[in-house]
Amino acid sequence: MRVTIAEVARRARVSKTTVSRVLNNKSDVDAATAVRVREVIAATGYIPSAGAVSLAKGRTRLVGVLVPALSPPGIGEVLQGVADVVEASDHSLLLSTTNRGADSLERFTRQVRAHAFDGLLLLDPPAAVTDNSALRDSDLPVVVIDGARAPFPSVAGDDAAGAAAVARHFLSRNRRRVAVVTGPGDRATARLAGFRSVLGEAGVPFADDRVAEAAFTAGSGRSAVRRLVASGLVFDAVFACDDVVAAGVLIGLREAGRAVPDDVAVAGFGDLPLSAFTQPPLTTVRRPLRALGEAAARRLLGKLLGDAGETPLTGPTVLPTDLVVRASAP
Amino acid sequence: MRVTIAEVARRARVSKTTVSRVLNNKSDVDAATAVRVREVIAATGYIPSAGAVSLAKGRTRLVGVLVPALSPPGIGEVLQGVADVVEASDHSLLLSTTNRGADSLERFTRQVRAHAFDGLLLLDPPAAVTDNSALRDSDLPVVVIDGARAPFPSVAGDDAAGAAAVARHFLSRNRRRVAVVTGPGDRATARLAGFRSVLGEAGVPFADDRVAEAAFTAGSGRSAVRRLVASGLVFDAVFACDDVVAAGVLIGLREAGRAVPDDVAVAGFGDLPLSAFTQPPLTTVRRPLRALGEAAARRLLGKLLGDAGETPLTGPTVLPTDLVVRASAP
DNA sequence: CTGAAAGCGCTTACAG
DNA sequence: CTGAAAGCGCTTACAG
Repeated sequence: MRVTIAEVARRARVSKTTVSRVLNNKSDVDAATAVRVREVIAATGYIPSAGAVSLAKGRTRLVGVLVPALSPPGIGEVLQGVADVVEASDHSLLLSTTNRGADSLERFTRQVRAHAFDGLLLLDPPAAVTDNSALRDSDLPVVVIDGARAPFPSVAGDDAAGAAAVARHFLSRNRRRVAVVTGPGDRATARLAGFRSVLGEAGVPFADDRVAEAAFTAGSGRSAVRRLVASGLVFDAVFACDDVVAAGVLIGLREAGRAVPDDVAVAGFGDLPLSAFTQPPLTTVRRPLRALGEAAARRLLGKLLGDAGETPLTGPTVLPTDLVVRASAP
Repeated sequence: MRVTIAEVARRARVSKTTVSRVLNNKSDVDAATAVRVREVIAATGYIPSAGAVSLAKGRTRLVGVLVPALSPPGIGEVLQGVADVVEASDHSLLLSTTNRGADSLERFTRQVRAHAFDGLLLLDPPAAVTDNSALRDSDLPVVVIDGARAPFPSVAGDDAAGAAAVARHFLSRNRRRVAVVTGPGDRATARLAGFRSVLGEAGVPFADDRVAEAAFTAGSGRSAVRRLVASGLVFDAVFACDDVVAAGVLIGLREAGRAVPDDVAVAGFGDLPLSAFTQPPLTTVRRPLRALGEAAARRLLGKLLGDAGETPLTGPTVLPTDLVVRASAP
């Protein structure tokens, strides 16, 4: 038999109103009464029904998180940062994916309309999500992680600066004949741009024949670097837009008989768990995944909890990235 | 202005009761009336409030998932399997971690008592969770993933069989002087036992001096194998209880001047993303992570949806593991 | 086939 | 300091 507020009130010989007041720490309750009520609560193990409270208060204490999928590397780190902050603020995480295409979007729209959560975190959202009219029309607080999508505030790592650090690292080691294996999407584009800007400033030649396209897989990185080799291009350093791609580049170079790092230095992006175990281990850019999740959650909760102060919930927040130097590009 | 069932009823000139009947697809509604109601629903974009529905029905359509942490490799895969099934069944995922110790457990207890979800999935739960009295006292349907914890039904991979497959693989390649780097916990124990059983049947000597202890880190695997080398033990194969540990073993052997696989074959466990990129790539045991999540979610939802049939929600379900042969132990 | 009323378990003015 | 009543937005017997 589930114990309700009515039961607690009966046992403590007060009204439900008074029990509610004690529960919510309202000040105007007689001390002795409060003690009595608390005793009953403790004795019965009473906990208010989450559903009833949220219906009455109009707030669910739920934070929605929408992710493209859960299996890609790095997602877990971001989510852990989110979870730590959300849980510490006495909220819970309602996790959804867009892994199932149109059906996922339909579900998402319903959740927004059903007021299933008080605020929403969007991890690397597709345009179909940020353009969603149910979302646009709602006054739901939203923070985008890892991708800027107007008109929503966002939190992202400084990929361009990370890529620029790689370029400076190459130049400082006198690797001036650089090649890039890039990928599809905004992410890779920003990295390529950051990398390129440093070369431009340094007056290092960097034409389009030094760029090969790849998807975000090792096999794709491997064949991209093979194409570079086959093209006759002379290069002593390769920057890959992603560590998995870089791992493929390593394999491709080995197959082509180029020694890393002696003949060619290689750097990746992301600092995945595997990057420390490639042969040689990868020089790469570490993204502040956990901090990204924490910062986004903090901004959202600040809004939900009505912190009118400090960080207004608008505009982008950019978190720094770090160059991690390992043997592939010492 | 949020549109409610009352508003829909008013516009469709029917009672809330009738709207509710249409919403829930009750059969006894006049066809024309139903059409009219549906038109109003479509025109207003009305979606029932999730909170109100769950309070009235006594069901939240939420599935709780408790995980130790989100960053370890493999968790995301399991969660993806869970999410796919849960979302396809028109439920949502309430995700919590025990990452914050006692506070996490306290929160968990509150959620159980507050009826925050209709059913619960426990991923590799600590005893503190499965012994929790709020959980024991509740009649909440529970399924444990990746760890058997009476009295709850469970879904797990057949680790012992996977380890046995490794042992048979070693023996089939005539590697009979085997060593093991094991780890703490039930998981590693089961693997060691499965491995050992095959050796026993084959009459291959395997004393305790062939076992080194490690934690679940590469550094720990590296020093464990160094100890084996330093002990003067002669071995031509190493089975590590985990791929990260095996990656460390690879490093330790290289440092000790032992060639893999020529001098020593190495196998790990888990088939992590990094395992394909070590040098040489790791022979290992693939765990059915996604399928684990799917199977657990299906069992739980079967119970929630009242499928009185097929899979009763009791006892363990065991899913097969696969040997993945790569260059470290061809 | 349809609706008025009670109920789910809380909170919140309002009145005292 | 305290309680009766209304309300949050639905669903569900019950009666017609």
